[in-house]
Amino acid sequence: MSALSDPAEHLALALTQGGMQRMTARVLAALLFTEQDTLTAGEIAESLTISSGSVSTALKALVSVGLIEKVPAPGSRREHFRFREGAWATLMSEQNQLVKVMREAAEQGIAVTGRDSAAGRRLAEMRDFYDYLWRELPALIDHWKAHR
Amino acid sequence: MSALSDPAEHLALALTQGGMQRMTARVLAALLFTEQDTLTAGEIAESLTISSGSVSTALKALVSVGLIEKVPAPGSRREHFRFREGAWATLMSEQNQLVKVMREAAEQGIAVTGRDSAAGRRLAEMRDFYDYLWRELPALIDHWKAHR
DNA sequence: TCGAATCTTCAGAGAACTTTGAAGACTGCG
DNA sequence: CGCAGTCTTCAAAGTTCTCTGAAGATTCGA
Repeated sequence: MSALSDPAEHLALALTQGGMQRMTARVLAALLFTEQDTLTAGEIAESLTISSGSVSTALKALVSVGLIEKVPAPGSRREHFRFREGAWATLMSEQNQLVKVMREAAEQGIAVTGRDSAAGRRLAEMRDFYDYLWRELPALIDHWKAHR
Repeated sequence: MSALSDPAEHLALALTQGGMQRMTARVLAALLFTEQDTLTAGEIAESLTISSGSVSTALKALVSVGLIEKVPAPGSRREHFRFREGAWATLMSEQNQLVKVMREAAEQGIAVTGRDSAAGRRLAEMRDFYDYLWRELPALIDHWKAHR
């Protein structure tokens, strides 16, 4: 591994802690740290020394959540991939889905326990908190996009 | 499993998706959904049908991140635990640490690639985004606390 | 339409993580 | 001071998840 790879692996580790799968995180880091504008699946597999199968799976996942994009490469048999503009804001929005799930879990709980029980009161606080985040986080991200 | 347990398990699942370990999430959900004010380790083990060892580990983790608290119970041999006021804001703050790690990973990358390379420019955008979150998220949480 | 290069899928091997259960430590009561 | 009840720790078993590699599908050029 070159000196360049070390911080890339460090980043991949951070992404993993945030819930991303290991190989997916490494592929994303490779696309972030390369000096080229785009990379092919083959190039990524070679530079990370992983199977083409793993690369394929990772690329598929990254494209589906909007963190990278497939770049049309006329006259080439290979698919080219590129780290996407504003990908970080996209990633944040993804995580925001979890906020929604938490709010819904609280709501569901209240429906069963009732509003006036001890559990109901705890759940109401939870629901209010995640409701607040669900309303405020998108604005925060939008503000970033505008500010940039 | 009673009807009450179902939404509790659903919540536990959501917490797991957010990175919490399974048993830890289930224990937290048990403390959230109970009608009692506090629960003992034994009560939790029995209601979830898991080993006392798992409960012990989970409780230790939850106390250490400030989501629950040990309640002094005079005249009782058992330890009592309670879901903590404002726990959700605490949980959010925990996750905020990840933002810090991401920012630092970007910084580290820039230090190696230089500011004027293609990778350096991508990393700078990343660093700026997480820097922004790192500054704004605490304010968002404080605002919630005040508003409550 | 055929062939070569590249990508995708998937079953199985292996690694990593969870959970348990038993042994030991601690606490407070008698 | 000893005992009963409760909690904690840790090695081992079980389970889950990840990664690979080979076979199949797809795409482009001739």
